[in-house]
Amino acid sequence: MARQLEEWISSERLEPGAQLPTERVLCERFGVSRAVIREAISRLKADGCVRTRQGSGAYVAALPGQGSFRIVGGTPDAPERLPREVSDVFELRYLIETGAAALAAVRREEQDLDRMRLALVRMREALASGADAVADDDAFHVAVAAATRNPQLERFQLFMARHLSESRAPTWSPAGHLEGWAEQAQDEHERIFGAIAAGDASGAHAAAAAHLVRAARRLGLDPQRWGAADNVEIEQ
Amino acid sequence: MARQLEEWISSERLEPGAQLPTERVLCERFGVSRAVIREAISRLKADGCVRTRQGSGAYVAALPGQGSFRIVGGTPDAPERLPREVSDVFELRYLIETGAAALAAVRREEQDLDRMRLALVRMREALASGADAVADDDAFHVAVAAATRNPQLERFQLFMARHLSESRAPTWSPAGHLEGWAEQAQDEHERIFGAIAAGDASGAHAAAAAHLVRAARRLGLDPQRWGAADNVEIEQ
DNA sequence: GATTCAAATTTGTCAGACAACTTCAGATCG
DNA sequence: CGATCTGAAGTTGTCTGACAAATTTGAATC
Repeated sequence: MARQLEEWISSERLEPGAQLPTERVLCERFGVSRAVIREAISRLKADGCVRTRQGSGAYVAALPGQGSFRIVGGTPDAPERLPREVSDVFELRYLIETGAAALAAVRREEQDLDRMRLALVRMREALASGADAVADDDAFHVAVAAATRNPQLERFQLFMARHLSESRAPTWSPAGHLEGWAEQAQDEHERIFGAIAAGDASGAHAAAAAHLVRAARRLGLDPQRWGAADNVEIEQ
Repeated sequence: MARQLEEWISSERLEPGAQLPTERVLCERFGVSRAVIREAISRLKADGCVRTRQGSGAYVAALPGQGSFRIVGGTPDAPERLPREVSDVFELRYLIETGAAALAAVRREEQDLDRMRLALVRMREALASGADAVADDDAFHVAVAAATRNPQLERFQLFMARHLSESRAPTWSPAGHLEGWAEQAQDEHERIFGAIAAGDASGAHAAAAAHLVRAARRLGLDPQRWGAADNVEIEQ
């Protein structure tokens, strides 16, 4: 099994920079062919903890598990998350997105505003027709992150969006439309956009905070103490 | 190139559950052997966005980038980062850590304070002996994140520590000791701890912000506009 | 129509070979 | 003696062909 080899390499406690045994040696040690060894090393390379140089060898680049960040929770078989876990992810999102909105207000360029406008228009249409606009909701928040002109922030938001799609679904569901959730979310989005377009950093921060707090409430979460970070007023 | 294939598969916008072309087909399409195709697929499997079933085929399990987040920068061949990229990462860190410090001030328990004290004591010893304390520096920041009682935040900080170790190295280098950087960093850490221990959320936020701004300056970065997120006063 | 079974298909693994590149010891030259 | 060049050995990257294991498919059968 390739899995076995990966675990062995991970457990070998090789320090970054250390050279792995040659493929030939690993073949003998595990009694498998070079193809299996190479595929296992491919996975380690994808994880970022091994780098290879042709003619030289394979070297440890980072400790396993530290090359990437994953949102954990549930299991591969039962991926549903506990409310507590959703709340924790939302809190992480709160820290990033409120700050990102403020930065976006300072740095946004015209093309960023265009992206936001496009997403807003589409959500408005979905609002009128009762359709699903989760993808556009994602796109709006990614556009805000992109407006910070910080690629790392945009990538992080893109990453988070996948995990948040499921949490956005209720808002845009038929029930969400009837409950007025979609309309409420749209109003919050408009406020965020307005502040960013106006270059109002603290306003954008507050608008993003309000949006996240209300979005959490729509999911039945209790975001009472998130505001500790910046004493945001949470009007009921 | 295997890289090319991965990008093609990623760009093909296959929906989760969709079946990939067979290995044989991909071989013809890219003019490479099965070994190359299989290694590329191995990496996609490691990324979690492809799953294979023997005798059946390969299927898209998730969208690329969904499974994990990693800090990008440089190239696999030249992993050194540009100042701009380091600055971007610092900005992301700024958003997370200042908020985390504030939350930690509200939620910290005695055991969290103990972890921070331990790291502080070790850094104090390193300060006296002129030794390296990058690991303890990491440990302190992870302890702060742990004090938020939010596992996702702690995991994120643990993940970031890997990328930040290199940026902390100058502070604890012999030159850093001579320049007074280590002493300065230690003072900043003490302030953060003091605010968290006192349960002062806004004070912890400000102390963390000041630490990050100064740390960035020690690296020769320009953190002038980070404070847009919360109007932090940056005294020169 | 439902079941059974065998053939075709596909992934997983093995073996050997060669190309591209790196490394290093030894030869060569100043 | 020291620096430089050379070539052989070692290592990863890729190719080819083959077989095993699992799944899928379709025809034959009941």
